[in-house]
Amino acid sequence: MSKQQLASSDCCTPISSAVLDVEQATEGAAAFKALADPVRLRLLSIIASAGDEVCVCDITPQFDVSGPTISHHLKVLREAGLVDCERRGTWVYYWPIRDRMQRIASLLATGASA
Amino acid sequence: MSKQQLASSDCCTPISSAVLDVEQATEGAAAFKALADPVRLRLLSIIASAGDEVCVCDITPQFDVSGPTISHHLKVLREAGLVDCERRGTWVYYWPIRDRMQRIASLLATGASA
DNA sequence: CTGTTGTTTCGACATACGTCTATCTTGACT
DNA sequence: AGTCAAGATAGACGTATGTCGAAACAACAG
Repeated sequence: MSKQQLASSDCCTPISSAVLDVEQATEGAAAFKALADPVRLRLLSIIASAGDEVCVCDITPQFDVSGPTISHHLKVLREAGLVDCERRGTWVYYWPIRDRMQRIASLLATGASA
Repeated sequence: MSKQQLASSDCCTPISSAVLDVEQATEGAAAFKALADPVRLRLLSIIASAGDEVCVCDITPQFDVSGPTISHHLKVLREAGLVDCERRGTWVYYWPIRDRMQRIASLLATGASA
């Protein structure tokens, strides 16, 4: 836990200013894939809207899906480098990695006015 | 053709400043899903990097997948409101809808510094 | 040390998705 | 009309993904 997997090295080249090569596209698509589910998007929204961090025990009741399903989606967000977590006693707390969020957004944004 | 499907009405509320409700999350996830494929991301990159518009005949040779597959992915991008197209004679030309791109990006971006 | 609660992992299942080939549509040019 | 080329559509196939219940794991209480 508390380990980021994806490099996100060149995730900041906006797709409107230069054509992505296959590797960049694969990496970027993986990032967007993590966001491409309603449950995960709400999860990230809840975590990112919190001032600091959120306990899983406060998250799960807000959804209609089972605990294991929430856990699975949190893992996807973690592996995408969008959130990180830490266990403290019985509970596990999640917080957003805003730099990563910003970087993914800029993939789409920067060149959008060109 | 030349028809946009998705409303993208409230796609501008950044997920970091307010918790998305189920409907907003569903709509946002659908948008990200359109970007969650390497071929589509490269397609959008090619179309958005062009000054004006791009002919499909210039796009297809840049990929290793079949013509119908390219056509399918372009349709997904179209239905997501990210590109639009027009037939002129034998050829079909695509251009990006930058406003839509920007709006989706801002879902992720705005609150990312909070 | 045993029981309880919170969270993750495992295995299974149904559905969604990306890809292909074959076929259809549209327009241009004889 | 007849033919040809560019794209789109239809249907089929394999794989990936979201979901669940059951079980494992972690931390604490008695």
